[in-house]
Amino acid sequence: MGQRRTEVLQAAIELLDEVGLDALTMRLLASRLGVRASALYRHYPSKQALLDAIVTHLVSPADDVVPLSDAPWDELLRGVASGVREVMLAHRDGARLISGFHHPGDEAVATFRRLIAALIAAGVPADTATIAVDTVLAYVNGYTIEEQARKTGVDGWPRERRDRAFHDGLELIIAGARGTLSS
Amino acid sequence: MGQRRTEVLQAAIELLDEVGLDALTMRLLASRLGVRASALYRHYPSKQALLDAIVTHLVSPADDVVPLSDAPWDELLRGVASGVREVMLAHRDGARLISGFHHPGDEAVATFRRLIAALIAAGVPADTATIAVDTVLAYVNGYTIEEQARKTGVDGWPRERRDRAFHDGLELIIAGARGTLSS
DNA sequence: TGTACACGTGAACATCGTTCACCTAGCAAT
DNA sequence: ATTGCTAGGTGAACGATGTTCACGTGTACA
Repeated sequence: MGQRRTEVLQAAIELLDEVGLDALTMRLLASRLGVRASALYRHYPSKQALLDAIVTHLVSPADDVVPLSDAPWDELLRGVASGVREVMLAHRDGARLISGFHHPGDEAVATFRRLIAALIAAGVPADTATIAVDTVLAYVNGYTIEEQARKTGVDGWPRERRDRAFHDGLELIIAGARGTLSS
Repeated sequence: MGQRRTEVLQAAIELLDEVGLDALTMRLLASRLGVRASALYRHYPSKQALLDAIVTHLVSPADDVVPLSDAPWDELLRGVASGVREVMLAHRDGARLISGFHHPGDEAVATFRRLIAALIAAGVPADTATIAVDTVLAYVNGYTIEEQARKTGVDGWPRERRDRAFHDGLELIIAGARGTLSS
């Protein structure tokens, strides 16, 4: 059972990349599958459920981002921050989709708790580790949402410069965390 | 002329606080004014134009947030960050509304350029000032969006703790900027 | 052979933003 | 006083959206 469910999900993700989140309509997705809109409700009880499934699928590779637990703490933070941004940028409107429809009750919270634990194991005080992780995540969300919200026109701001700006801000936060380490 | 326009805007903001952004519909707003939905289009050419007007109105007090140009640079950053967050939290769904429908082409950019200039005047190197401002703004956006996105249930996280967490992250970034100052 | 079940159809419903032709009521000027 | 302009409002409709529901199919398994 539910084999068609996977095809619906894949078609939805493809369509998302082509037309964007706002134009991703149930009827359009159905026509892409050679089917009427009502048929989709055999596989997902609502459009929101479909979007949740997309988010879960897009976010799943981010679970493998932490396991470098023997790296120094700043390298850990860098890796997770870049990984989260990469996941968001991997698909059109990914930042809006993930950050907007995210019930942080599932594995995401567990992943971040694992990250905090890894930082503590790397020698960072508990309170500093918590603050640093929360701050970095808020920064990544805010930066990436605005980055992806800008129209994909030719108005400059190429990928290289975006990476550079993201990296600079991230290093600023890490430097702040390093500072509170020796005080 | 356009006196009714202001009443429409005020009613829209009141209704926004009562029912939230998703339930803010043209027909509901019209009935609040004792009028049919089509009448609203005499004052605003589209719903998007109305939302833009709301954003502009909500954001306008934020222009007075910078003029403490003779304060030390860290106090400047603190003030702007808290001010932006305060503006977003002042109305229901304010963060989503402001951060989502904002074309940063108008006064907002000018305000932030003024802030960067103030930081430079306070002794911060130009590149560090730019990075610090961008990072703080990304952090404020990311933090406040997530803060306001959580259901306003009684699931803990009172205002005092939210302020505390926001302040801690902000201080971390400021500490990072201070660090790059003496290198 | 028959009977579940997975899958799909087609028509409808409520709601949304938006448009259009038409109707006031007040105020200024001829 | 009649004319005409204008700001403001009406009511019906259009197209699109998410969603529901009664009803059809085919295929696989008992």
